[in-house]
Amino acid sequence: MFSLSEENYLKAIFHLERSFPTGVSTNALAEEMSTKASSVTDMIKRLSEKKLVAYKKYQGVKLSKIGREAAVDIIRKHRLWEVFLVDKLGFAWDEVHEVAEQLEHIKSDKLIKELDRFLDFPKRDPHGDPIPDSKGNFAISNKVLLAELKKGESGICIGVKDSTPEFLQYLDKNNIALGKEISILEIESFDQSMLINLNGKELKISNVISSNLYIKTS
Amino acid sequence: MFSLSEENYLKAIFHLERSFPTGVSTNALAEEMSTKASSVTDMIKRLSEKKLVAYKKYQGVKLSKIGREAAVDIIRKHRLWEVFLVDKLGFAWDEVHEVAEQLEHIKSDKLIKELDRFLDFPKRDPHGDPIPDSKGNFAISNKVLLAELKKGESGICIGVKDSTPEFLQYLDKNNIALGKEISILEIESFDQSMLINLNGKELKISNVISSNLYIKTS
DNA sequence: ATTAATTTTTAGACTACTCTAAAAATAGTT
DNA sequence: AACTATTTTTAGAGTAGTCTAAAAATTAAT
Ligand SMILES: [Mn+2]
Ligand SMILES: [Mn+2]
Ligand SMILES: [Mn+2]
Ligand SMILES: [Mn+2]
Repeated sequence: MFSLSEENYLKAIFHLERSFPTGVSTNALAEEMSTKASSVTDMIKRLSEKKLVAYKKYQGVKLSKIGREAAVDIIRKHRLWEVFLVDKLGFAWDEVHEVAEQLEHIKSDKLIKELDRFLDFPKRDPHGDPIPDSKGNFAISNKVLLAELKKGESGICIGVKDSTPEFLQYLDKNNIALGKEISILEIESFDQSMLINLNGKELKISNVISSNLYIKTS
Repeated sequence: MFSLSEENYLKAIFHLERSFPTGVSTNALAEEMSTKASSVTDMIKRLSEKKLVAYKKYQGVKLSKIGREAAVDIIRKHRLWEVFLVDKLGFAWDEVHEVAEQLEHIKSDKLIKELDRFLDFPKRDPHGDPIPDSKGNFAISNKVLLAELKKGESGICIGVKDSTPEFLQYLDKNNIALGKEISILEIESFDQSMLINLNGKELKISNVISSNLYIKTS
């Protein structure tokens, strides 16, 4: 089907399209892929040849229909494997990304179908991100960054924006986990740091933290 | 560590060393890898540079200590994944090879350690082949081909020599499975075909079959 | 509207892996 | 021993993917 490198590019473009809906720039993609702009131009041309992206010189790229389908399929596999690693093999949520990054490229329809069933058709990965179904449909979630809430409001922690090990370990250390309720007691206007209630205890968190935690209000 | 291609070569050399203990020839390796002799020579040089094989022109290759360790590690991963596919995901034993061929290249010590534990430290894969432990030690088994037994002898079916889907499906069709007892009722001297007792029923099998079934006598 | 800074693309080169065709070495045969 | 057949290696080339350095296009600033 697609090469490992092509798949990683498709996934990167998909993720960047949220921030750059008008087209993903060569530099943004180079940054995301930890490579050089010239390499990106090269790969974009190949993806364009294969009709996986729409590309006009100097205008950035957008995924085509089949490009997006391929990207979503890889994301589905990535997230299912993450669930497997955490739920079945006892990995911590900050340890799964690197391995899932490899496992997502395994090619076998039956494998992913049976894995999905084995995991009991999970809807979200360990970081709260939605797992698209086999047709590529995402569960939509009305999530909001904790930083966007006001004093007195509360909600349930359902995801992280930053999922680097460092941030995830910070959350672990402070007993902030998905599913827990957080209510805002105070917001310091100077630096937007918050005093929150978590597990009945008060906790002070900086704006860097609240800007990377997704909350479900409803 | 090693590239996907290097790992496949190491594994192929390991397997061929059983048949060619004095050195694996370029052609034998080309055949096994479904590639051309010139490509093999090329790769052998690279492996030799990296001290993974001992190579003298026109003399064939042998694995070095580290080469053998690498090969065994890949075989360990291959067989553990096969167990996972059959025991956990419900694959049939003739469906696992292709996928395990990909999964064996995933790089993560923790992954394979936890997978081993999750599978409850299996000693054999779905085809009866021994799974080396984390130090590379194989369980030795005093197995013998069914074709080597004489009339009146019996034993337990513990492995297959040929593990192509075709052969495995033949076995399934005739209810020959690992763990079952087989006793030899008659051997036709002309073509070495056998009349065997399996599950209390009589079954006629050709020499092609008996030459690919491993039996534990003891 | 020029000029300057930034972004993007091209040109050329490199590695890993593969192939075909030809040369060299080895093994087999008279 | 000389010839033949087979095996193995070399030579040269191609693809995928990457890089650096330089050119071209776009964007921002005077
Ligand atoms: Mn990846
Ligand atoms: Mn995730
Ligand atoms: Mn493989
Ligand atoms: Mn096997």
